[in-house]
Amino acid sequence: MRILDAATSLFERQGAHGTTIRQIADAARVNSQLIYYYFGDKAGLFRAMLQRAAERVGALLANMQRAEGTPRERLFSFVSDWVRVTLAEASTIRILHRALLEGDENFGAEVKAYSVTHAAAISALIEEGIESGDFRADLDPRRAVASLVGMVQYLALAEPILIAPKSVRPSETEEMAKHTAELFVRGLIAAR
Amino acid sequence: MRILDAATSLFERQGAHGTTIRQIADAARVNSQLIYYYFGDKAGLFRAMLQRAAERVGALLANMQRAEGTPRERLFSFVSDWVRVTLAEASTIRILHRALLEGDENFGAEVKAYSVTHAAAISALIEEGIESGDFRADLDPRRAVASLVGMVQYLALAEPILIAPKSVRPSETEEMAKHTAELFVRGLIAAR
DNA sequence: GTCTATAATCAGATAGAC
DNA sequence: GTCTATCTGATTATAGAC
Repeated sequence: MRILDAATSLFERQGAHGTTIRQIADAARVNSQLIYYYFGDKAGLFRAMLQRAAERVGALLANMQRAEGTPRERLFSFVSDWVRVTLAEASTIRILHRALLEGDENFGAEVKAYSVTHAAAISALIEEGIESGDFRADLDPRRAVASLVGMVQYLALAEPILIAPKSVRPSETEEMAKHTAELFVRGLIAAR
Repeated sequence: MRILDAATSLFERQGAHGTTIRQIADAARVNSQLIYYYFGDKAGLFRAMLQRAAERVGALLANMQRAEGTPRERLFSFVSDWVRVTLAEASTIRILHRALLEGDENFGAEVKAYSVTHAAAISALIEEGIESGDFRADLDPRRAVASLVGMVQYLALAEPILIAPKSVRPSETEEMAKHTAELFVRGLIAAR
């Protein structure tokens, strides 16, 4: 829908407080009253916009295929898939971070719950690797997860900061996925 | 100054658009007109507030002592120091990220320039390690820097999201510094 | 330097015609 | 469903007394 697209684009750049109903209406080339007709009020519009964003990323993450093999192989595959999804949906991920930052009360809880589940899955995979002897015994899985989340998520956040958006070519995505997975997994494995 | 402290605290939670002059005046327990007297207008206030924040972090980063030893040892020391600074000034760092996100035009350029210099220093250290044979020859230093920046910076951003602020005890800081440095350096070193 | 108005603007939201 | 007109409240900012 044009209204949600316009709201998304403006919210990404300006946040909810910085974006007016009229800006959105102009960008979507509709009358501003149509927004009230569909969404009730400004909060309702952003709720719908964020829900769409969360579903989009949630679906992609849920569809990441569970690989076979050793914990090390599965982790490598998991991380590189995650980087691919993150770069492909960088804009959407920025929006979700922004929403968390702006402290959208009840919405935040939903995304946080999702993040915790996701983090727990990675943590379990790491613990498995520690028990199998693949990974270092001195690792704290929780800390390792925190590092990984940062490494991956910051790619989306940094895109307009450190990296020029244009510079993310398809081949770059693939190389970044491989690089990140390699770096992280090597950081975990037990010294031979 | 009380006004800048209040502005900082409110900006961190609500952003510039979400924070009113009166909220700041009330929090600082001064008359709202005093803010115009000192800073001219709202933009001037936030400019002064951000400048103070940038100087604070900039000074801490500039004072990080340059260690001696192999690239590997220096990098370890550099990363663990950086994590310490980041966790100690997490709140200030969040503010700078928030300012970049909100797109404060000329301010953004300043912080970006600083980040680029910082990134170049790390990149040079990694290149040195590659040449000396300490680090993997297949590494792209630019990508490695991106991963490191994410791993470190996200600690500050995630504090209110993934990690409960209270949970960052002093000993945690030290362990997180060691963990991050260890993880990153191990990810870089050449297989034996 | 600090206060009390108050002007000027802007944004969210509603009413009601078509 | 879509438009114009308008209300209401909040917010930035100024004027001017003390």
